[in-house]
Amino acid sequence: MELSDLRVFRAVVREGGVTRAANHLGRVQSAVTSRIRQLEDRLEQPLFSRQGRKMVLTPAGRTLLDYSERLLALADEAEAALNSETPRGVLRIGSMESTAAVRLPAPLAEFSERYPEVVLEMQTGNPVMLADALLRGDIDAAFVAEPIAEKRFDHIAAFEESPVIVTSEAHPPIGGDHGCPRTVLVFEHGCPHRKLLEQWYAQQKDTPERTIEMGSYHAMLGCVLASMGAALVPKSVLSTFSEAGRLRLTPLPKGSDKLRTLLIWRKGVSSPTIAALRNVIANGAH
Amino acid sequence: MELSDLRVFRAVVREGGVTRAANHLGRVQSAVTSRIRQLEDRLEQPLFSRQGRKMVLTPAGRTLLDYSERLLALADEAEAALNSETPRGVLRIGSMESTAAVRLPAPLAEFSERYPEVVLEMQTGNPVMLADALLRGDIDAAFVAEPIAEKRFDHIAAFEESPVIVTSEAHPPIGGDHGCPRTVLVFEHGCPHRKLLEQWYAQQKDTPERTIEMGSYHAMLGCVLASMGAALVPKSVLSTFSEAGRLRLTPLPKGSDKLRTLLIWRKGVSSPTIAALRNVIANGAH
DNA sequence: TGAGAAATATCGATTAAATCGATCGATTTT
DNA sequence: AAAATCGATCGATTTAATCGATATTTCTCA
Repeated sequence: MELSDLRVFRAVVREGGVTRAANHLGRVQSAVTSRIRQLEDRLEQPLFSRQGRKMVLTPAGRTLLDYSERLLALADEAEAALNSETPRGVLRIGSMESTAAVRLPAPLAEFSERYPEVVLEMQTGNPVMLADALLRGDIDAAFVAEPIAEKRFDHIAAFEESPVIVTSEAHPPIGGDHGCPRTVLVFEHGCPHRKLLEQWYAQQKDTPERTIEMGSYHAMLGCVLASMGAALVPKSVLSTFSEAGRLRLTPLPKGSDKLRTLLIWRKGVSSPTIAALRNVIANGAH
Repeated sequence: MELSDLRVFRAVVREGGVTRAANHLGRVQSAVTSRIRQLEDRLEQPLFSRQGRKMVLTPAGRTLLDYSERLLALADEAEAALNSETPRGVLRIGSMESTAAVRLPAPLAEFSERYPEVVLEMQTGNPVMLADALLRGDIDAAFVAEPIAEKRFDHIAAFEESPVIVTSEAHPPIGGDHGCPRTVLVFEHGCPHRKLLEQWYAQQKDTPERTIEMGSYHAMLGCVLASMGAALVPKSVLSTFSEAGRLRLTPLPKGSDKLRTLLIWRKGVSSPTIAALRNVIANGAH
């Protein structure tokens, strides 16, 4: 049973005969007759009862007509959805934890207000995980920090972060004689901030003695407050941390003190929905 | 876009590749590849993004997948509904007014309790109208009085009525010297009771002076009570008429005092639903 | 790093399916 | 009674799908 069979069948019912249906479909009468007969053979059910030269639907035919209308309507809707320039469906976004927490709430709220037809889904992870997820097709777009090695993505700039080293007030200022904190708190493996922090230690010709991985920026900051060690976080994260005033901030040296976050998606693979997200991000406040 | 296209497309997604899908479908790999390519051409949308030797769905492909699942499920449901022996769908019944009012409530209640999947529709009319409606396919089955001239119907006996002539108590008994009432009240044209009444007048070598057509048995009985004239109704109709005690009943002569009501449907055109109605009627109290 | 395996794309040949064109028989209309 | 209309049938033709073989790319493992 194919959609074209149902279109022919529906035409015969609507036009009230094989000949009229054939005209309407731009076919010859015998073609329509044979398709109806074949459809009846395949379904093992007569769809019409031939009364003289009239074709009257059987109960089975009426049942099939109902389904035909629904199937053809659904098929039309599918084609319309594919050709539509209107964002719709599910948009699966990946994001680094810090971006998701601080930068995304505003633009995503705007997005879902402007495109109520779109269902948003969000998952967090580090850039490596997110890039893999994109290539596997598990997500449609992702917010990741530069540098993004792959040539398999298209991108636009989304946000600019200023990473700072955060220590407790109790700890003496960094860079004097006191050296660096012996313990560093880092986000889970693969986080770009972590690499930046390791680079910085290397520049100081120092190495952290101990590394603690944490799954939450706010927990990290809490630990820094408790003098457990140093962390490197985007300045913007501090804006949502109520105890930020009790932290000592050390900027990174010029040149490595800016970290761009990109919105990336698979190269050449866009959609009205992804384009809409790009727009909202590009026009939003950075 | 055909259902077979969607089946191939879905198989490629589910099996995770063209080759596996081809095995699964019992086709050769190149056949699957070319159908996917052709589907993409027709939709003017890439459905997969070729990442090396992996096929990853594009957003458009994911949209189409959603619709494919729904379309294929609906198509399966349609085939199941056609092959099913379970009554379902709409059952459109035609009936004479008197039968609908008196005889049908009980069996239809039983029917709709036993087959909750079936939506009942009812229209009333005289046997000629109902037979036409059946042949046009506007209804599926009808309750009509004998005789049913057409050879184009199958039938079973449904009910047996005892038509009686009804007059007002105020009117003297029929058959004496007083003659027959001058006015007759009849149901709308085509009603079999009407013919019976006219035959009876002919037997009495009499003719009614005036004929009034009415669209309701209960209104007719009300008019008889008011001494407007005589009517012929099935005895069973009187059972639902609260003033029946104040009416005078005159039985018809033996031989024409019984009138069978048949359940008819188009010859050879049955369905599980019609069969179920036949069962309920055949097993019900007559 | 290089060879082999595995997957998709391509293309001409073959097979299957749909459609056409003409005709018949039956029914309805004039 | 004649003409027109409609659906069924059947062989011929056209169109579409599939096959089979091969090329190309990518991934894997030594």
